[in-house]
Amino acid sequence: MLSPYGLDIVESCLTCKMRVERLFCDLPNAALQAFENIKYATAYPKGAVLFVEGQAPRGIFVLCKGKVKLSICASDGKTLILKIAEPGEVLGLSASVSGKAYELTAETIDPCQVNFVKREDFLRFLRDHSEACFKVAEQLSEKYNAACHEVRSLGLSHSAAEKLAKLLLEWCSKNGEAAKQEPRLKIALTHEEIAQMIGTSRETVTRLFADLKKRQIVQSKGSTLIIRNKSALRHLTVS
Amino acid sequence: MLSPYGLDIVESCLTCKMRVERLFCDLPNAALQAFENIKYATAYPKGAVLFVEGQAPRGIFVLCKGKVKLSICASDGKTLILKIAEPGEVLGLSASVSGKAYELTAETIDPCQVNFVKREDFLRFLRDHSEACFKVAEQLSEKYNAACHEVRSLGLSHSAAEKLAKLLLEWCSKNGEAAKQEPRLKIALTHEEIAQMIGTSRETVTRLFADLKKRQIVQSKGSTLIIRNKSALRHLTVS
DNA sequence: CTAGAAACGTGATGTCCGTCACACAGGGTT
DNA sequence: AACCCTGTGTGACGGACATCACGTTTCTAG
Repeated sequence: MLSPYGLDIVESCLTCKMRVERLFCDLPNAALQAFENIKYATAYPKGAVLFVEGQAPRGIFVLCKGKVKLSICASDGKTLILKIAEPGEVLGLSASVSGKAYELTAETIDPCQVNFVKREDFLRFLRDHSEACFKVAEQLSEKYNAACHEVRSLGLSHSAAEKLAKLLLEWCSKNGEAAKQEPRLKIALTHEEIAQMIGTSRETVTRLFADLKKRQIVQSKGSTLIIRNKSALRHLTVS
Repeated sequence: MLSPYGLDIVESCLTCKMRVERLFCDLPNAALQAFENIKYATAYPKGAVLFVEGQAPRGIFVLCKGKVKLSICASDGKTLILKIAEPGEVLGLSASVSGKAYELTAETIDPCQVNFVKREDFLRFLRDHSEACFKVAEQLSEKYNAACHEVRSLGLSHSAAEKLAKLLLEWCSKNGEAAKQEPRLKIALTHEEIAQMIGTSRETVTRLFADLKKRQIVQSKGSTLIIRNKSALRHLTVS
């Protein structure tokens, strides 16, 4: 079997083992078979662009493996990263449903396996399989929820420090590290990218980290960050 | 027929004349009849709170008449208005679908007519009527789109002036005034509320309006605002 | 192993805007 | 009339942060 970009391709959704843990993929057999017939299993290298904001929707991209950066971009080049999509997420969904342009840009940050489905095929699929249609609604709710969180973080924070603290705590809970005394985080992003996630400048992020380290709130070991004082961090998010 | 709060109540969805122009309401007859059986037609005065962020989802609220302010609120009381919902919009939809808490607060700013449907009834309704399920997906896509716009405005703007200009231009296009040479806007919100829409302070909004007037870009006549120099306004949104 | 690039660290400087403070204007109520 | 109460206009001040500039470290590729 081919393995482009060092990926272990899952050939068929019918035999995919991670299916049950994924919001969209856990469909009844009939629907899954129909999906199997209209999907194109594809692979992308790191740095590939799945779609660009403003493009007319070509279809949906079910992310099977790897991570994808979702961002919006201003005319002057300033970029804001909305989220890093994980396997199981369906990308380009809302644009494909509504028919409006993609509202953001999707770019792989790992080698990725993706199931692509053309918009017309997908819409027909939804009409024929109401369970899938409900899954779509669930996915969209999830996305809307995430967007609301982003709005809250951007709009209601008083300082960049607050936003950074929120981001770090969020990362902790995503990795199941939240409960631990001293959570550890693998920082896969550059200061520049973190800045783009919280809507500030790279220099500010650098300075904020320096400050957190000086105050013994965090400590970095190579590319992992150790949260030494969780409550202090949480305190930053409320003030 | 009763007319609480001075409203002209539309008793039944089956005979509602505005149905066709509304994204969610334009359903096949069977679905509409089923919806009719589970909905509660209700009316609210101005200032009523339909639901509060953080509450467990009780159900959905189909807005038939009036306007509803959708906002999120920080622990310190700072508020951000996400949008003003218009008739035809379904409120509390994503929370009811996903089962997570309402992500924002909905408060009427006019006397409103609302069709309420309990969550369990609504979910059963969606299972039985796949057309409705697709409408829900469309509504959610719409909401997601709006949220992305909000994120863009909050996260990628360089100044409060830019955000205000964007807001004014958006209002123009909503009222079909965008094409006119000198669009007119009925300003129904206070400076305070406008500030909450663009995430700034009331004083800043006052100063920005004063500046726009001094520069002859806008002009106010009572509660209507006349855009005298649309291109200058548009210029503020790009710089 | 070395060159070049990419990422990070840090100072100096300016500015936008939040905050406080108070004055004023209009609309309702008693 | 006198009174509130809400909304608006405006000055003074300071802090957070963007920007520019440049040095240093780490990574990557030839």
